Amino acid sequence: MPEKFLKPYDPIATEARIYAEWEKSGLFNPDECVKQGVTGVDAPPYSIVLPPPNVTGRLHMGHALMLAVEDIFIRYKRMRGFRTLWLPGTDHAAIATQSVVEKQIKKDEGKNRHDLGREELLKRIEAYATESHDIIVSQVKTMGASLDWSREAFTLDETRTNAVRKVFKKMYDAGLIYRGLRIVNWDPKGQTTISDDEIVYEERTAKLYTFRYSKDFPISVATTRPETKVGDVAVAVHPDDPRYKEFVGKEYEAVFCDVPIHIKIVADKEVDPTFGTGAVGLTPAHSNTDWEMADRHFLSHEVIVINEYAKMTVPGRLEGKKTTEARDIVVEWLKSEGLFEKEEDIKQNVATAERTGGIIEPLPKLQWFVDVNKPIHGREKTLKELVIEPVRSGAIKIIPDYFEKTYFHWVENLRDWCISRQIWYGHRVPVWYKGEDISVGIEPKEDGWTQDEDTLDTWFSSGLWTFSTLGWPDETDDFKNYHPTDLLETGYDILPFWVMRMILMTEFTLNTIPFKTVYLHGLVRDAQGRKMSKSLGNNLDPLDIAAKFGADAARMALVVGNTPGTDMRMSEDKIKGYKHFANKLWNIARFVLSQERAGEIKEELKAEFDALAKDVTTDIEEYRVYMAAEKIYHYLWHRLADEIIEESKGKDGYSATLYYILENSLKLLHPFMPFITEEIWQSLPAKDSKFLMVAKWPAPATDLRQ
RNA sequence: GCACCCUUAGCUCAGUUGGUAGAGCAACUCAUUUACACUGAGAAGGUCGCAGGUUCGAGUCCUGCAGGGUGCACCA
Repeated sequence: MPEKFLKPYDPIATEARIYAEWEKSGLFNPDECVKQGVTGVDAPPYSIVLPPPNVTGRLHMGHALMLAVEDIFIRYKRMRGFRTLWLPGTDHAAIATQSVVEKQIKKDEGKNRHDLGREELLKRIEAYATESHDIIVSQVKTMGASLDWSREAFTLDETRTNAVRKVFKKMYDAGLIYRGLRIVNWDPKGQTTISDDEIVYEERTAKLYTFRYSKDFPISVATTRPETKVGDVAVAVHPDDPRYKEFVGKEYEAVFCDVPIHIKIVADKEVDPTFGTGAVGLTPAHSNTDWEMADRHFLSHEVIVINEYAKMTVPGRLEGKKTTEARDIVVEWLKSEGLFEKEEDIKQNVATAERTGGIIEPLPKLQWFVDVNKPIHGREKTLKELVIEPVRSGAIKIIPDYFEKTYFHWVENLRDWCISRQIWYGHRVPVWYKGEDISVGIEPKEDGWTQDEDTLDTWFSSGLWTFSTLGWPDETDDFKNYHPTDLLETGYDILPFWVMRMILMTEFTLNTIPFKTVYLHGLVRDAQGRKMSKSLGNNLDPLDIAAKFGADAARMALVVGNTPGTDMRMSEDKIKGYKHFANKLWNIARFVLSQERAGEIKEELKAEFDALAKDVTTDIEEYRVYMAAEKIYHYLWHRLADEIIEESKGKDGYSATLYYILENSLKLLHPFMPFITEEIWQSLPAKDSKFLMVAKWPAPATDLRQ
């Protein structure tokens, strides 16, 4: 028995060494596994592409959970003999990364992005991204993730840029990408457009003001934003509202707070006759619903009264004023003119930007969009339909299955996707202009062309992730072998943003699915059930945890009892429990290895263990890793250690059985606790493989699906 | 407003197709140079949110209600 077993298990000394040995062996790379003969030449492929962490800082426990679950499936499949690829990468996370760096520069140097210029800012961001990337990679390795680093990708590197340009062109040529003037969510603080899903609604109390435009105007209107009324072109009422029927179609002139306005009365069934006065002032340029109503009634969109800095652009007393100041001025004016009727408090959801906290100002802007409702030539289906179909047909299975309902609900509400952003970090829109000419996807060789100033929404490139990482658009072996991928494992919170967009992009580009199964994990919360956040200071850093208890313990704590789709609570106590378990296993090994392997294997105990192995295998195959982990844990501690080993003490004839159970338990537990199992494996006197990592799985395949 | 999830032991949660309720932690009693105190043995603790229904049988399926949470939409 090696001397190391005389001391308690030391995960810190062991884990880094073991990971280095694995990396040196090359066995994370499936090609190398084939070369070394541990995987058959014609073995079936199994692939997962790592959801790329943002290069905005460090990993949190949610990432650790993701790594643990994916590594379990990967290690399991590798031991089962699949040609197993787990491909790593990181995400440039455009807005998130730029805003972190911009904030830092503002704080350190008091400069904004325009002071630095595009080139200098990008240099700074890239330096930050590189630093952040290196930290992330070392964290990922600490968790024991058996990723093939030789294939590492970045959403903003050359191969991925080629993929982005190719897909953009394909979509443009198909008429699905268009440039248009639309109301966008403008973030005056971040000075960029943001997408609907980057908005956070905050409930606030606001004042609802009721007034008339002028003394001879026949209808009172109510609004929470009186300052926008200088941009009104119409008043909409419900077609059946008897109070206003006689006015529909009439037009009025007024001078509202120094600004001449022209108002037409229109009837639209969108108007709720019970809210306010039942009459809405329409400001097409500064409200999404007003814009749509204006469309229906052929009204002008062109009256713009607020600019990108949320300041008024009209002449007179409001000129250059912030919207909030302008509001007070308008109310004062209404009162002095005798037009003001009343004000009341109402609850209102204010749209704010997730990243900057700025209040969203809806503005009409020339932006690039992806049309989700236009039938695709040759396929006669819209993108929306393409996104629904594979999930409805079962080609893509979502775990837990009830999230399919959420998915459909979300897709049904899908609107055209605004893909341009007014920031500098990211994929620049691959469109070049020269006078009236435009070149899409390919940069013209001649002089005189200028590229679009905007960059693409970060999800545009991450939507291609399953195939851009495999080398597409080149027809690589990897792409042929590993796509569609087998599993996508990610948090349920990005099901609509990312998962849906990967399905969209892949269905459109390749006419196939990006993955067969989606496994959604929940949020990792603190012991009180609160979200982990910097401001609360309740973050658990996976690196600290690994240093204190070992990555194996952290992985078990994250996996056991954690059903997919459900949030979990995590505490140091829980992780400590699995550190104890690691030590228990260590001592089991010490006990078994201290005796000579001799005699026969007891059939009854072997049968019992084999039944467990089969059970655990079925649980993994059916994505119940939370149960598989608990079953092995329970067997090893409370059956093997507490009963079988106790029973064997002072008796002969158990050692062969104990060796059998130990050897195969290490295999069963390896995907969950890779380090300690590998470390003990290295000390076994006889073994069927140098590395446990590529040893043969101890139970037959029980793939019950289909 | 629409949708989804949750409600099981003091706490955190399991419970795969319906077959007399489980784990971890905490608390309680006992053991103590043991492979392991990062330990072991034992006992205690639940009318499975409420009310109906289907069934020979319901924590599990159906309906309604209540409480908690989440997502989406609207919000003039």
